[in-house]
Amino acid sequence: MLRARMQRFEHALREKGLKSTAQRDDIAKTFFSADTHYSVEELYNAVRRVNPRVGYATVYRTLKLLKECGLAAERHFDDGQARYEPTEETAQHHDHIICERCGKIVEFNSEELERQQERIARFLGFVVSHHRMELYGICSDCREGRRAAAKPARRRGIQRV
Amino acid sequence: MLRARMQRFEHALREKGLKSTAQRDDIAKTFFSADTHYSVEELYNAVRRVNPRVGYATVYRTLKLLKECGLAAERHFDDGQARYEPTEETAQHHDHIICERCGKIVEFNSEELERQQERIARFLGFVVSHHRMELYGICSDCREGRRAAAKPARRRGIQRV
DNA sequence: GTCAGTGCAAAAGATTTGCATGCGA
DNA sequence: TCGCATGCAAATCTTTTGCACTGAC
Repeated sequence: MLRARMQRFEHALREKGLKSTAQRDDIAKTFFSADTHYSVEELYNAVRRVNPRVGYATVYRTLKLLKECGLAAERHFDDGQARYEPTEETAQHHDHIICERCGKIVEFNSEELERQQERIARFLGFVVSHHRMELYGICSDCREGRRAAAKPARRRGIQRV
Repeated sequence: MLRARMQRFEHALREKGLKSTAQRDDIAKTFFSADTHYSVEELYNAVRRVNPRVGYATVYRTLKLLKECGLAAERHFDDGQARYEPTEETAQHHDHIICERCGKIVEFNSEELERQQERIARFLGFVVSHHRMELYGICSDCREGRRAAAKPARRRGIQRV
């Protein structure tokens, strides 16, 4: 998985005539290994642990590059800062549900929901290019008083609902 | 409408032991008369036309106040800056569809959509507190080459779909 | 050897805050 | 009069950019 993504990254770099550097590699590797939706600051700190010779600006620049390659998607949730998630080549669209207590983010996809959105847009005379849908609430772990695991739960992929 | 909202505003001020000032009144009046989702800058410019003795900071402070009173709702669309809309006391929830060409914002509400969201959240073990749903696309006016009206279309209220 | 890539610091854009002064109650 | 409210400028916070130096090819 990591390997495959790194290959796609290296390939994209070569295709664009860009250089492969230690910083880019370390940032990409850290990002692709993520089991969370990283904020820039979080990613910067994580990369720093691996390679302290990385600047903030390079993290921003590399994320922008990853976006352009279609390897990263930028999200804006309600906490004000941008967050990023690695994307698959075969990326299927999905939405997010976010726990306001522990910050857990679950990805889901609902065909029914997509159909509704299409229907609504058509009714209002719009042709939709994309959308954004986020649910905010409290997850069952938090409701039942279970402390969130010390480390955030591993991503489980996109739930079909 | 404007009158009723201003009364609620004045009432909220008195309740909180806050003063009524020319600036607050002018900002609130301009805001309540809006037929658009104002950004802070837009609201600032609009108020300035009425009363040039108003500072940027006061617009921010008054909007925060209006939020606290439940008279304004803050929205974050994809253009990066916060936008605000006046809210009714009897406010019904609604979502937005935004034209990426002319910037028109249409409000809509769909019970079917709400039901879907509830269903999905329950399935994933969440209790929803709120959500956010935005559709982005091109409106029929823009698709048919009609130039957007010189002034943005008047709000038509919430479309039931 | 070249020129893209990098770190640093400064710039930029949005929003908040400190402070002396103004003005409503 | 008293103290909250205001304007201005400075401070934050996030993200971008200019520039001289470094390092990949």
